[in-house]
Amino acid sequence: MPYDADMATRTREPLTRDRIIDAAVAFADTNGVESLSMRKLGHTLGVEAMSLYNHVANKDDIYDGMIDYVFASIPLPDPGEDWQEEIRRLGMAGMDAFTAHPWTVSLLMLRGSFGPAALRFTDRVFATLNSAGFSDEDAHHAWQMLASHTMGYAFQQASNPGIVHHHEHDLVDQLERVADDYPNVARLAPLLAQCEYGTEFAFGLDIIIGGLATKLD
Amino acid sequence: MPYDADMATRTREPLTRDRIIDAAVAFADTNGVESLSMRKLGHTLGVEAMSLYNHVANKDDIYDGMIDYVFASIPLPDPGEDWQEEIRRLGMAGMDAFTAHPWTVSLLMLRGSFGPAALRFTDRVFATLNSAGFSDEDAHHAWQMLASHTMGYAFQQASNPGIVHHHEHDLVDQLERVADDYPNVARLAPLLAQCEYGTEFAFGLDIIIGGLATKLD
DNA sequence: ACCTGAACACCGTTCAAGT
DNA sequence: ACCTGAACACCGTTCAAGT
Repeated sequence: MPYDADMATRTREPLTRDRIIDAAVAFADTNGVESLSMRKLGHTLGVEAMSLYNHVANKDDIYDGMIDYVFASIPLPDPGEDWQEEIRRLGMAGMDAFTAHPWTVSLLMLRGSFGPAALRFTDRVFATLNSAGFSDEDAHHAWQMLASHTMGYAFQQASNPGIVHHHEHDLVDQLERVADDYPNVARLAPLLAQCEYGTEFAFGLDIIIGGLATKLD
Repeated sequence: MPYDADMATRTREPLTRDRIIDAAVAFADTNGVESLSMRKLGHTLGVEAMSLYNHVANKDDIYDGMIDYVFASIPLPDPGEDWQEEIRRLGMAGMDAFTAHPWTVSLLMLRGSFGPAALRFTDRVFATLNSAGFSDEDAHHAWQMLASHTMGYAFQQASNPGIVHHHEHDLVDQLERVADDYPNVARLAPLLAQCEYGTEFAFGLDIIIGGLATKLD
């Protein structure tokens, strides 16, 4: 009988900030962040929307928790090991996390917040770069570049682009017009459409690590 | 008398898709995209919100127009000239456009749309890379990497990050805690805070162009 | 043809009231 | 201490009505 299941979810464990954020992550993973609302989130927890405010400051607080949830899921680098290997593994792990939770990049844009997990993460990356011999300035350069590369690919992957003309024709007309006016786009569009972001990302990551290594010499 | 000015803006030029998008760009530049609403946008044009729907499909259509507005403002590369110089100039121009309109990255994430200006832009970049000797596959790699680098830096610049602990202490306690638990972050935070994204971006851009050049050999 | 007011279905958030 | 219903000030969008 459905009443029992309902009561079970309602009385099982008490509401908690962590439970709310876990539910928000799960909701965003399956439905997208843009459709996450306090009311719907409350519903998945068997609770009214206003109850959430007893454990969470507001919606932005939930966003901050979701961002930190993702950072907490990335395995940290080990400052003792070979830095090129550690940084490469870290980049790939970060990309994996952004692939698993594609909404992370937009949330980071919405709120440039740093929770405990993000701070621990950043601290370990700096430690790894420092112990590899990078000065503070160069470590900062390297971090900025690695972060941009990772965010950039995650960004492009998340915004699965479609070619849209703003004039309203049917699809065939559109493609013909595009092929006439923009021959290079028409020829390379298939490559863009079926892009393997993981391998593309690794390709660029190696170039960057190589560039940083020569800077270190 | 204010009525005259009011009537002037109301009767001067008729409403147009372009006028609406120009107003939306101006509004987002000064107030931020997140606070752009149909009602407020109508108000700046001296018109009710519902009138906009006579010239624009919906709010997403306005977003698409804003994205294309930014792409139209970027000077195109010249396929005949030296590709390294052209690509470098293009990257800097793109970064300038994203700096002038910081909301572009979030809109691109929201809607991966390609209007006419974006298509023309992309086509010229591919033409430049092809005439430099890159194969279609390598041109695609290069484009992906350059776009990621540019978006990544624009992204980081737009999400001016602040260090926020989710526990609620006063600022001094926060900084002390951070200095204890995350010494590397505490030491490098000033560098992150006063980061010159333009020069950082150029630094990484040269590394990438260098890497692409050796790939071309 | 273009603009409008009222209405609909949603938001985040507050607050007094319930247990 | 935690949850709730009603309310407030906003959204995007539709539609019948005005000119």
